[in-house]
Amino acid sequence: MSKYRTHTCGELNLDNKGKNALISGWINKKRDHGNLLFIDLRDNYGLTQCVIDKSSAKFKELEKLPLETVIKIKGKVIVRSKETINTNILTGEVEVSIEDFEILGRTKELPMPVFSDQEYSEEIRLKYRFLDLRRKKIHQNIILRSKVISFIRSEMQKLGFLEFQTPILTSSSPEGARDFLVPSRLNPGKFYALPQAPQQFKQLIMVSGFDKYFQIAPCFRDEDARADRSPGEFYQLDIEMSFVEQEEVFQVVEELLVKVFKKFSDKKILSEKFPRISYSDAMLKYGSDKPDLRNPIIISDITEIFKRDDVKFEIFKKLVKSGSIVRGLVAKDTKDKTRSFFDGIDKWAKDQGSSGLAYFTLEKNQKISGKGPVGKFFSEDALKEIMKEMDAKIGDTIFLSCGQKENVENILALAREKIGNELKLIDKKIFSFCWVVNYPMFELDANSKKIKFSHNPFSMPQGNVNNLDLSNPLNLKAYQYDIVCNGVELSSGAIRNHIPELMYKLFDIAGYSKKDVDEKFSGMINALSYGAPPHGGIAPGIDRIIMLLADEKNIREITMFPMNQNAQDLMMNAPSNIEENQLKELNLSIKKKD
RNA sequence: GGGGGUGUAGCUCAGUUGGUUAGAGCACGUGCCUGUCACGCACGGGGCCGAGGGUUCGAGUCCCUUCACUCCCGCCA
Repeated sequence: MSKYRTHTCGELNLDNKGKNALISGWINKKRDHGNLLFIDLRDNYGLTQCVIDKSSAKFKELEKLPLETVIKIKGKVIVRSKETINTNILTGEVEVSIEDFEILGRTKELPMPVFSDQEYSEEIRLKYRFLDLRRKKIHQNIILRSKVISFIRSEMQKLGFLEFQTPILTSSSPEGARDFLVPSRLNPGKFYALPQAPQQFKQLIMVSGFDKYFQIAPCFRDEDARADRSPGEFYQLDIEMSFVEQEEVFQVVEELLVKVFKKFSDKKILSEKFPRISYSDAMLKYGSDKPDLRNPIIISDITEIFKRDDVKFEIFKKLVKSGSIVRGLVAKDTKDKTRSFFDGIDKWAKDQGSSGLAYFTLEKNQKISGKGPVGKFFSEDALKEIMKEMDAKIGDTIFLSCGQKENVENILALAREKIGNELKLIDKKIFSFCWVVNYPMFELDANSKKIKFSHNPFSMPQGNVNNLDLSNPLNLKAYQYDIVCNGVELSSGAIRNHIPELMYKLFDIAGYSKKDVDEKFSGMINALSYGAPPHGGIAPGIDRIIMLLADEKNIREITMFPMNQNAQDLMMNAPSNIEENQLKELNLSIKKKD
C-alpha cells in the first residue's frame, strides 16, 4: 500500500462507503464553522470534501493550516445526507471524516490565490507558474495538450508513419526567420543554429528511403511574440511522405485533423472534406490567405464601376485612373443600424491606418438610391450594377475601399472580420477548415523590388518540370498549400522540388548563385543528386491546434512554461548573464551597449 | 524599431474638478459560529499610489522622462 494514499481525490464514491481511506493533496478551500471544519482536498484528479469537528484532538491544528498546504488525510468515507450532496464534483456524494492528518508540505503566504476564477497579471502568473498551473482551467488545458499529442502520435503510427528525432544543433539557414544561435566551443568563431523547422532533415529522411516520417518537432525562431505566437519555441507535427502528390498528403492530414477535432471538441466541423481555395481567390474574396470561412461576407472587386460616367465619386475615380483598385463588401440587412454604427466602422478603419471606408445603404422608394455620405454619387443604373456584382439587396450596406491592392486587401480583410463580429455573423460553435492552394512560387519584395521566394524555396513549381517557362517567374505557382481553420493558419506544406537542376534555376531567380546554394544548403542539394524520390509533406502547428480545441486566444494558456513577450522566463530567470570563463571558453566577448 | 492599453495592500480592483487620515473584496491574523461547498459575523495587521523629475500653498490625480507587463504593426521561408 502507498504511504501517501489509497485513493486519489477524484476517486471516492458510494462504493467506498464505510471504508478507511488515505488521501493526499493540497488544501483547496476551507470552510470553518468554528466547531465544524470542511476541507476541500485537491489533487490532479479532483476534489474531496473532508470534515472534522471540534471533538477531535486534531481540530485546532488543522483549522490553522493555510490554503495550499499539502497534507495527508486519514479517515472514513461517509455518505452525505441527501441535501448536502454536491453534484459539481466527482466525489460529491461522499466525504471523508478526518481521523488523523499529516503535513507533507507547508506553504508561505501565497503571491496569488489558486482557488479563484479571477484573472491575474501575466507577470505574477509566469513568475509563479507552478501555482498558476494548479488552477483548474489551465491545468485542464495542459492535460488536454498531453492527450492530443498522445492521440496524434498513435494515429500517425496507425497510418504507418515512423517517428524520428532530428538534430537540435544544426546550421543556420539564410532563408526565413531569424535564427537562434549557439556558439561552438570546439570550433571557435562558428555557430550552430537551432532549427526553425526540421525542413531539410525531413527531406533527407525521404532521400534515405524511410518513406513516411513524422515528429512532434520543436521549432525555434527568434522573432517577436504575438498573442498566438510564443517567442522562441513552438511545436509542429512535422510530416513527410515519399512518392506522393498533393492530394495524397491532403487525404492523410484531413483524416487526422478530423479525428483529432472530433475527439477533443464538441464543436461541429462544417465540412469534413476541406474546401480548396486558390491563393488568388482567397486574396480577392477574403483579402487574406487565412480566411475565416465561418464569416459569410465576401469581398468583390468593382473597380470597373468607377470608370463609368454616371458615377460621380471623383476621389475614387481619380485614384482608379492612376491605377488604384476599388473593392468592397456587403453588410446584409443593416438599414436599421444607426449612423453611429457606420461611422464607428469608418473611424475604426482609420484607426487601423487606412484612409477609411466609404459606405452607403441601398434604399428603394420610387427608384433605387444610395443613402449615406457617398450614396449620392451613384446613378440608379450604377447601383443596380453594383448590386449584381456584389450580390447586394435593398437594405444592405456597401463598404468600399480604394487604393493599392495590398492596402485594400488588408483593410477589407479586417473590416470583414470586424463587421462579421458586430453583426454576429460568426458561428462560434463550429470549425471551418479549408485548404489554400496554388501559392505563387515567387513574389516581389516591396522594399528591395527584388524577386524572392514567397513561401518555401524547396517547393515544387507547378507545370511540366522538364520544360518549365521561367521567363515570368512571378506567374509561377507552386505545389504549396496551407490549412486554415476559423481564420487561423494551422499548417503549411508542399510537394518538394527533388530535382537539383531545377532547384538551381529557381534559386538563381531569387538571387542565389549555384555556389550559394551549394554552400547554404549543402546537405540537401547534395542528397538530391543521388537519387531522390518525389516527396512532400506538411507541418500542422501543435500549439494552434490546442488553442482551437481549448478555445483559448492566448498561446500561454496552453503552454506549460511559456516566456513573456520579451522572451524572458520569469520563473527560471532566462536569459541570464553568464560567467566570464564561459565566454572565454567560447572565444566570445560582450560588446557593452552605450 | 514603431503605436495603443495598464501599473494604487500579498492578489483583483475603486479612488469625483488637484484638497483632511488613500478605500473595497479575496488572502493573512485574532475571536464567535456543528452542514458548508464563493459558508457567515466581528475586530485587526498590511500602502515609497511602478521609478525619477517638474508645476502647485497642496499631486494617487496635471506635465515631462523612464521602467515593467500586455495588445497590435514591422518581423514570423
